Amino acid sequence: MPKRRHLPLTALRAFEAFARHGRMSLAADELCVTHGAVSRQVRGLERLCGARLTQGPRNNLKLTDSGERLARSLGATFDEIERSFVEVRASADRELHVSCVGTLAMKWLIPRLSSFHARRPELSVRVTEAYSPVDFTREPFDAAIRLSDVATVEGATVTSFLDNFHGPVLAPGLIPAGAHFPSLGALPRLHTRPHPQAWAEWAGQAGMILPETAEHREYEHLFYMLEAAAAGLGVGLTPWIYVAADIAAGRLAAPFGFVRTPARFQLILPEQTPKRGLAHFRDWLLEESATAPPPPEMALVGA
Amino acid sequence: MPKRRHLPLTALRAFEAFARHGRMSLAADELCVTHGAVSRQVRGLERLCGARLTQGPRNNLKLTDSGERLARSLGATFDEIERSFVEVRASADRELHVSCVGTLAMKWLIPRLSSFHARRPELSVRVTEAYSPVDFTREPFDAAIRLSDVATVEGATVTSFLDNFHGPVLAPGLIPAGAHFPSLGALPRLHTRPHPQAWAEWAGQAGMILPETAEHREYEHLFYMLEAAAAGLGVGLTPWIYVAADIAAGRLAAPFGFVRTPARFQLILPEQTPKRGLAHFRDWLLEESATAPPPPEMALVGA
DNA sequence: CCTTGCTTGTGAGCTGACATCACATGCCGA
DNA sequence: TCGGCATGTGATGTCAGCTCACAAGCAAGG
Repeated sequence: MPKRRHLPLTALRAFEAFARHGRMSLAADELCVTHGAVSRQVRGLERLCGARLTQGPRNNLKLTDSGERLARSLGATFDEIERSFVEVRASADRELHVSCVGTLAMKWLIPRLSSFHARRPELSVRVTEAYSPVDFTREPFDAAIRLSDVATVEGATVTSFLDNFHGPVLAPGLIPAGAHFPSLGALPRLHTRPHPQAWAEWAGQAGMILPETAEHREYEHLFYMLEAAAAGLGVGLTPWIYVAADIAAGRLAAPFGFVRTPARFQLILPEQTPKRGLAHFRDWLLEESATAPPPPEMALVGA
Repeated sequence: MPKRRHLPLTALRAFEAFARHGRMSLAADELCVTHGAVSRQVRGLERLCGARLTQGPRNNLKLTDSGERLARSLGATFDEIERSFVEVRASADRELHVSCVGTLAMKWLIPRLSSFHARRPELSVRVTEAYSPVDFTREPFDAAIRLSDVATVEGATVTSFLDNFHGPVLAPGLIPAGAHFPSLGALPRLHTRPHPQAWAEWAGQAGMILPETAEHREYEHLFYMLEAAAAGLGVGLTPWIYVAADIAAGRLAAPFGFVRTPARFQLILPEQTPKRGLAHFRDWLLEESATAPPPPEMALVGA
């Protein structure tokens, strides 16, 4: 099993540093090793080459002709490697890859991104839909947005940027003419598979006892459920921010108002090697969320 | 203590191989590691870059745009490194660095080298004078020539190319007119510091009892001693090959002839990574030594 | 549909390349 | 002659990077 490409890269780098500085101890400083390490590397390289690369007395080493030629070539080459490496890293710095719970991305984040691009044209944002807890050591995300009431994440800093309110929504046409409220017992109740206990939580927070209902329907995603609600298939329970626009446009009605939940929308940033530009993204996120309209308050429901 | 030049060379090489082959398993074969090693290196590089370099399903990985750009640059660059490395090694292959006992170099080897250069113009020979036992793992020699009766050297192959004969020599003018032999007791006996027991060995091999002598002189090197002998300062003991030319030219006389010693001139070659061209050097050495004239035989000395 | 075979991803654990430390060695200038 | 400064090196430590073995994703053929 022959090593076809068995270049002694470590030794070549050590030699190149030595050639540039003229002294092993300086090269050692640059590479953050001891002079002995550089000495061994250079010696090993000479053995591999079968030629002397250095000459002269110990305290005033010079390069041989071969060494000079090798060093000249290596210098340019390592520069080139470094250049393309940092270039890739820099271009990566210009792109923020954000993992975001899908509904917020679709209903709130993506529609507003153009304002971020306008402010920071040098940065571009890529949004990927995700729901599971984020692990920056395993996934290539630069930031994550989640709806959670956990205030800390191991190895990450958490910034809450938006309070959460939730409440029932339905198609305006389902509210009986002349009434302010529909009867929650008379309509199908819509659920989502990821969060089946949502209605029970809302009832607890709203101080309501949910009446029995004729029908339950379950949807894979919250935004499917919202489409169903808008189409008049029943009453859905949703965070306010997802439907603020639909309510303003009259596609959905929220006759019971919204109630605050313990969970909040959080920006989660890795503590290890956070990308430049994330601070701008966080600032923008905080400003943008501050302009969000407050939700209609919880209405007192007639029993 | 910042690592100014902390390029992940191993990871970059692994990535470059992967990019060239398009599959990690092939890159792994080239680098003589397992596919897992390449996978980890590429993944680590992506983390360092902060950008994805690969995309697509596991069984059909492709490069991202960033990866493509990086790979293009790295490919050329590693080629360049390899090129200059093998170039240095090749140029080193053309030069044979021979460690040789000084007197043989001066009196025999160097005067004949032109015939080697004429036969092998692509090879050049550099001769360095040395006497101590050679250790190829510590000294940058490609070959060594020694006078020794030890037939094997650890980690090296030994080729004897010239028998050794030694005998007394002196300035012709010191031989009394009309006599064939000078009186060994009447002349200063010349010694060398590295080999002070030479006279005693010779006496044993020649079956002679050395008479007391008026004076002993010691020289640092054999060739200083030979100069002293030629200048008429006494009788020196020397290997035949060193003085063959001086005897032919009449500068020295060897009235007692020469006697064979157990030691022979040996070419010692390293077993590890012997340099191309050494076989030619050995062949030439054997041919050249075969043409050496035989020494005058040991003369029977009148008591 | 399931199976088979290709690929890459990864947890656990080992190992040797490469580092350090401390001392030796060699050259220089005061 | 001696102290200062640079590199060379034997002994020893340690972690980057490897292997192993298994998991998992995808494709194609039965």
